[in-house]
Formats: sequence, structure tokens, C-alpha cells
Amino acid sequence: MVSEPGTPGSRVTISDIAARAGVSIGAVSFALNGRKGVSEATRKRVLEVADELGWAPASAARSLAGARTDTFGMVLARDPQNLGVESFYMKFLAGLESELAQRGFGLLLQVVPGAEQERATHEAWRRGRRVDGVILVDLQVDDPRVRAFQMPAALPVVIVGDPSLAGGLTSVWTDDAASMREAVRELADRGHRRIARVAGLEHLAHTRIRDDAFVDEVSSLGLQGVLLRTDYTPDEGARATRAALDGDAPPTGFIYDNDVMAVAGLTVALERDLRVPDDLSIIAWDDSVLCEHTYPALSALSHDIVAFGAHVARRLFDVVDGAQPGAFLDSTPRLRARASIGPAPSTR
Amino acid sequence: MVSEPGTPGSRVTISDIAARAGVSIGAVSFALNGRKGVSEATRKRVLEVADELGWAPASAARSLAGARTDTFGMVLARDPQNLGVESFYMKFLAGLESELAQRGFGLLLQVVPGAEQERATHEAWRRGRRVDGVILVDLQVDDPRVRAFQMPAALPVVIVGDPSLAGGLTSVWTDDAASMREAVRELADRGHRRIARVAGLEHLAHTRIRDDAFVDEVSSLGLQGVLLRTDYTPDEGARATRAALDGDAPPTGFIYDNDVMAVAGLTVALERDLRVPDDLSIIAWDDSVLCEHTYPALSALSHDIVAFGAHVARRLFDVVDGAQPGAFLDSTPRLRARASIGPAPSTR
DNA sequence: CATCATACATAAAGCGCTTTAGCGCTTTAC
DNA sequence: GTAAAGCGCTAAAGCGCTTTATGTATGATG
Repeated sequence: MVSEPGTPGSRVTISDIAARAGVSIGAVSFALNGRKGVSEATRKRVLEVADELGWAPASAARSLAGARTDTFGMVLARDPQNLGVESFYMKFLAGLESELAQRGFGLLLQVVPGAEQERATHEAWRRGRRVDGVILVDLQVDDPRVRAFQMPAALPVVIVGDPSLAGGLTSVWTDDAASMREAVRELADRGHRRIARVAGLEHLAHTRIRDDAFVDEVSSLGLQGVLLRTDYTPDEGARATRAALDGDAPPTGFIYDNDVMAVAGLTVALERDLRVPDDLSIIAWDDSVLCEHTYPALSALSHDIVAFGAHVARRLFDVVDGAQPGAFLDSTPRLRARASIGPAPSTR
Repeated sequence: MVSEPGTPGSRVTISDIAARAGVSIGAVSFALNGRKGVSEATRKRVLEVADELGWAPASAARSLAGARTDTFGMVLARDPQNLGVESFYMKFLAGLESELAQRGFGLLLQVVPGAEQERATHEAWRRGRRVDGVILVDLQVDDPRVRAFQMPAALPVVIVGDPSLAGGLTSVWTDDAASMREAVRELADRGHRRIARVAGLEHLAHTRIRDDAFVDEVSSLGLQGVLLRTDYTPDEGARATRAALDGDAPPTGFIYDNDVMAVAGLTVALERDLRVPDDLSIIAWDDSVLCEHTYPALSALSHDIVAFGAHVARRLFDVVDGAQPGAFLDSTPRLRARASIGPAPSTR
């Protein structure tokens, strides 16, 4: 592309290209979209002229005429104040974008306070043909949004979450249950008999899945498990940690549902002069640079979230292109053992 | 809004509304857009019918017809892998969105690898009338993007950065120099004589501004200052910290350009059995929940970034509405003193 | 009573593109 | 040999909306 900033005022349209290339606008459209109906010579000529004139498609006109909008949409129903806490979304976004950018797609992002506004946004996008497809995150148990996307005229969608809850729509998921079992086993192998899970928001589907896997694995190994509920904030993580430590027979191993809560938990331990990992072992979900740089470094269930986002984007392109729905397993978060885990205190 | 999911297939347009309300589509358009030319009775009727039919505007048609797109755009020229590291962008986005959502605007986000792709994206948006305005972040010294937005046919823009670099365009900024001075003075007041600044990317404008303020304040107080360059990653933060501590007469006070580097610095101190704040005082830029939950808690230059984002969005609305350009000062990041700062070791 | 605003409404043009129907021609199939 | 199919292209309709020019009443004005 030539980089002249374009003549101010005068917008260049395909009519201009048509005139200059001596063909009809229809031919220009065919040439520009790589469709058959024009000779290679003409196509080349049109492309040259378009380049020369510095043409860029008017996406509005394009989508009005029934074509794609070259845009995917994602809405986040979260409190804006807490959005920055977890690095997950930013990484996920970055991953999505890396794939979208390659095809010249943009991402329309909307942060709304609640579920109802999310639904309304999806409806407006669908009716207004604003996006070509949407990404559904924060899947809930029995999520009403899933039903909306099963309707005949619904937008193409990829659901980020367990296939069992995706109602036959295309989903991309991670095997959180397997990861949870790995974490529990790791602690058990090191002699821990009492393990706490500091869990995230209850209504989120993956929380339930992790809960179940935790309870199941703990009981099948004959361990004692404690389940604590939080909202993902470090405050809550600290609170839950204190509550668990205040009980009699406190846990010696903690598994946190995100990295910031694990950091908060670590701080609680330090406050109480508990040594990590000598007195307490800690595992975080969601590895991040943060985990590598605490002291001691936090063990974490590590997952390439940027790649995850990219994967989701590719699947959405497939759906838009008419691919059959399917459930696609992304890589399983694996335990990255660092200094924060060690043998249980009693066994030392 | 009535929440029927809309009859599948048949899209509701203003013609449908016109037919049902017994008026022309022109009248419907006027009524829907709150413009004069229709009686109150007609307007009410049209609005009712629109509601009843579950109409949503086709944004493509709207913007094709020369009106707004109800969308702002922002492009981030960053390595996707590093985007998740800092919580700044996510908070900033959340702030933007909180304001946009109120007016039914969306945010078109694009993450690109470099400056050239950013420029190309802006050009495509301008030519294709894809957005009503753009937000320019990560302002650089002598930024070529600024010039592009000074052109006659340029898109409305708000520049996030120092007015001295905004070339007369509307800017929203924070007085980083004042914040830096406050941090340096705080350490000086506590008796620190050797202070290190662990700075971010050199080409970013605010890095320079902080650099200058640091150097200036340090020298005017007769202190010894060390300036270390990083790329904002905790790895680099740790490296810089080690380098500074390895010198003879190592600094006793550190000011980091973001929170994750400060955490990394804290870890380096712990590794070396340096006590914080007894041996070393630490201040982070960009307060976050993280800072409150390290041990000891990190002092930080605290700034409400969500509010900052919202402020920027409001200014962009003003620009789009034809407001005169101006430089708008957001609140100044203030030092929030926590456990990580104390008297210099020599003075104890 | 003719005149002129004023308020309300309509018809129609047009935004920039995609896409269908068809044109005159050449090639292939049977 | 003829029918069918393909080629490269054009003309024109239409996507859903905004907006201008143009009526047509109504009431106020002189």
C-alpha cells in the first residue's frame, strides 16, 4: 500500500477506481474481492489503481450490502473496577487480536455492568448486523445466553467453556478438572493431608467444574479438603486464607483460583510467620509473570492464555465460514512447580 | 425495551415502523433521532411502535448515510505477550467503556505489532469511516502519529499524554513530574541519599518526563540518583535492581515505573536477605491490588486509572461534538505510603 | 381576504458497496 | 451439428438509513 495520506475531503470509492481502470464498478468489486468474473489482467489493473488511489473499503457500505462487517464482538459483564485485577482478559484479548489482525478483523468490545445489558448488547449487534460473530466468556451454569445463540437467526458464536454447557454450539475449553486433579495429587504426593481450595465466583461454570474435581480427587485420595468461596479479589483471597488457617487442624496446602489471590495468601502466611513452603504450600491457578517474581516463587497451573485466545478466534472464523459445531480442547493447564510447594510440615 | 428475541429471519427496519405507525420513513427517522419536524404525538407513537417491533438501528446503514458510527477506536501497538503484564490497559479500557456504554457507543480495539501497522489501521478507519474518533496512547517523543491527526480530514482524536507533545490537539494528561518529585522528596525526607529510578521504555514520552523530573529533583536536593532502563517486564526490573545493588554505594531507595517491576525488586531484596523497609525502601508507580498484598505492602504512586479512562472518553465525546482543543489535567498520582518505605539504614 | 410564516409530513436522492440477471461471445459435450 | 456451458464483463437493483427539497395544512398578519 502506498502511504500517501489521501487527498483531504475527497473520499475514494470503487466508482473512482472503475472510472480510472475503465471498467464497471461491479468488475471492480469482483476484482477486489478475489472472486471470479474478471480476467487476471483486469484484476491486476484494478488492484493497481486501487492502490494508487489509496482506496480503503467503506465497511459500512460493505455490511449494508449484505456482506461481512469484518468485526467480531465480545462483551464483558464485569465490574470495571475489578477488570484490571486479573491478567487473564488482557492476555486473552491480545491472543484474539493476534489472529484477527491477520485477517484485517477488528474486535468490538463492550464492558457492561450485568447479564441483562450483555443480552441487550448481543441483540442490538444481531439486529444491527454490527458484528460477524461473537465470543462468549464467563460461562455460567445453565447459562441463558447459550439458549439465545441457539435460535435460528442467532449470530455465529464460540463459547469459551465446557462443552457440556455449550448446548451443542462450538466451544473451546480447557480440561480444568484434570489440572485440578494434578494439583491435588502433587500436594498429596508431598505428604499433605489437609488441602484448601480458595475458589472463585460460584456461578461461573468452571468454578463448579474445579470444585467437583477438587472434592472428588481429595476424597478418592482419602484427604481432607476445605472449599472456600471468594470473588477473585486479593482481599477475599486473604480473608479466606485467614479463615482456613484459623480453624483447628488448618490446611497445609492451598490451591487458589487465580494468581492475585495466591499472592495475597502468601502475604497472609508471611504476616503470621508461617514459612512457605516449610509450613505451607501454595499453588496458583493462572500462571503469570507475577508468580515467578514473588518470594518464594509461586507454583502455578500454567496455561498459555494468549494462545488460547488465538485458538478461540480461529474457531470463530471457522464457524462463520460454516464449519460444523464442535468442542475443541485447548491445552491443559499444567502444574509448574516452583519454590512455593514442599513436603508437608508433619512429614519433615 | 421489550425483550422478545425478534422474529427469526425478518429484520425490523424503519419501513416496518413507518408502515405500522402510518407515517413516512422520514418521519420515523426524525422521531427516532429526536429531531424537530414531527409532532410530539407522532414521535410518541413512532417510539412505541419501534419498541413494540423490537427495532434496533442498523449501524451500517446509519453510518453509510453519513451519520456517526457510534464507535470509537483504539489501537495498541504492543507485543501481545506482554500486554497482560500491566494492569494499566485493562483498567483504562474499563474506564473508557464505562463512559461509552452510557451513550451506546462501542470500542473498536486493535492490537498490532508495530507503529506502521497502527498508522495503517488509523488510515483504514478514516477512509472507511469506521469510527467516530480515536484514542491515542503510548505517546512518544516527537510522535509521527500526532502529525497525522493534524491533517485537515483527520479523525477526531484525544491524545493521552503530555500537552507539550500533543501538537495543539486535545490531550488528557497526568502531572507525572509532580508525582515523581513527591516520591523523591518522600525518600529524601526519610534520609535516603542514594535513590534509584527503574524506568520503563525510553521512547515513551512519559518516561522522559519522569526521567527529567527525577534527575532534576535528585540534583536539587543534593542527592545521588541512578537511572536504570527496562522494558517494564519483571525480569528486567529484577535485573536492574541487581545491577544497582551490585554497585558500590548501592541505592537505599528504589522508585519503579510500574507495579510488577516493584514486586520483582522486592523479591530480589528478599533473595539477598535485605529487609524491606529496614535496608531498602521501595516505591511503585501504578498502584494496584497487587501492591496492597505483597509483604511488606508496597508504597505506590496511586492513580485512579478507571476514572482516567472515563475522563478521556468524555473528552473525546466533546471533540466529536466540536469542542475546541484543549489540554486537560487528570488527577495527579499521589504517593500512598505503605510498609515498603522507611528511614534510610544509615540514619537509624 | 390575500399573504406569509410556521409546523408537520412526505417523497426521493443518495451514501458505497455486493450481487443478480443478462449480454455477446467462445468453448466443450454429445 | 446443435445444445449447453463458460467467460469476462455491464447494468441495475437494493441494503437501511439520513437528509434535502417540496408539499399541505393551519394560524397569524396586515
